[in-house]
Amino acid sequence: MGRISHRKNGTRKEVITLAAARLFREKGFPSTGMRDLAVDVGVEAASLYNHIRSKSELLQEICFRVANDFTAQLLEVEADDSLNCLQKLESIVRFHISMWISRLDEAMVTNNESKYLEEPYHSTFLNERRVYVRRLEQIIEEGIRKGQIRKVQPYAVVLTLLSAVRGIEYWHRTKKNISADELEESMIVHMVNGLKK
Amino acid sequence: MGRISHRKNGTRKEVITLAAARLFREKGFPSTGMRDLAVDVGVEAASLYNHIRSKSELLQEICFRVANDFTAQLLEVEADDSLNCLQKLESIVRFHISMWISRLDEAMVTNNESKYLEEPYHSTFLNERRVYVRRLEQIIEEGIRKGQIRKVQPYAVVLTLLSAVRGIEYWHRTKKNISADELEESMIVHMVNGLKK
DNA sequence: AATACACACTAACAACTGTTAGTATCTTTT
DNA sequence: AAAAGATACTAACAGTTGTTAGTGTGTATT
Repeated sequence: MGRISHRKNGTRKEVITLAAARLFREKGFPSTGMRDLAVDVGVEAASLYNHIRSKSELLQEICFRVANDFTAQLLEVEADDSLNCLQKLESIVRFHISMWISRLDEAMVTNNESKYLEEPYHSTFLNERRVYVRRLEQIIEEGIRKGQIRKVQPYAVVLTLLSAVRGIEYWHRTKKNISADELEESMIVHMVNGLKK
Repeated sequence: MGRISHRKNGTRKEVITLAAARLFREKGFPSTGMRDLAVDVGVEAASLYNHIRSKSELLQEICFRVANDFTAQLLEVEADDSLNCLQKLESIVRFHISMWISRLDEAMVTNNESKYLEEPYHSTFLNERRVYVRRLEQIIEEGIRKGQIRKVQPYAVVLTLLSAVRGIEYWHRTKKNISADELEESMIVHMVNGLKK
């Protein structure tokens, strides 16, 4: 066939990984064949194995990269003393929204296909998620204590916030007459402002 | 092996369908084999075909039953003149929450696995969903016009509402020290009360 | 008791899966 | 120009997939 074009998008492995993210999102991980992926990057299936170790590795790459990006941003926000708790929460939600808008493929695969991770990766992933959620709860708890956030159930709020952004998937599919910025502002108003005292 | 026990749960086909819903949720539709399903109901794979036409038919059964239940409730609410628009919206969201709590398997399969529906079922399904969303938007629009709902972007709000309830999936997994009722009230307060004028 | 029907079984199918071995070719380095 | 390394190919593997054919068995109806 031909070679995998890169230089623009980083290494060839990176090209494969991003193509995989798109296919995994569209067709689901189990029903995306290596032959599908091969066609997508313009090569024979066996050739992929010059760049990757396995199909599973692609999923790991996608899921943990996204997870790490979320964790890194959380760390940043936690350390920023110029923000009160509600502002921290808003900053985190905005980051989620922007990730779901600009990197939909990876975000969706991370959310919907992570169950296909092999052990011990799957357990590690679930654990990282648990820790992340717990730290968000703590921000809310502190906000309530300090009188910056209305009295709510922290766990329920985190659950709601993290899931609500998944709706962006549908916005992506049916390019509506509402812009990304409008969407972001609407979601923030709807979900975060309601937590004000 | 043995026969499929029923009488308690309706027809044998019903038993198979519900088992399929659980497996499709846990393992995903493509990676749930007919042999997995067979083991689950205590029978050989081939025997399933005395009751069902195909694996696809099971998915159709699950998705459209759930979709019809949602549509039926919407029809009811729309016709109820004793409710104002915000109350209608609240009633709909409560129904979504209760569906995700009491029929998680089917709700999750409908949301996450419907993409594996064959044509023309997939197109029909997506279309029904579009119509459903549109009608929810109209309730919000009317509520804004009548001054019962704060000025918001109807599409963004519907997106957020319908997605937020998907978080219940995680609540199910990690049986938290928060009850189903508490969860429901928290979500309603967070998502619906914020729309009040 | 005989007939019919519902339901289960075994065996097998063709298609498809991720992956490996072995080999050729193109690109870069020496 | 030669050697080395990266990257592509073809062919094939063992395992799994949904499904069908054909057959037997237990249950209900005549």
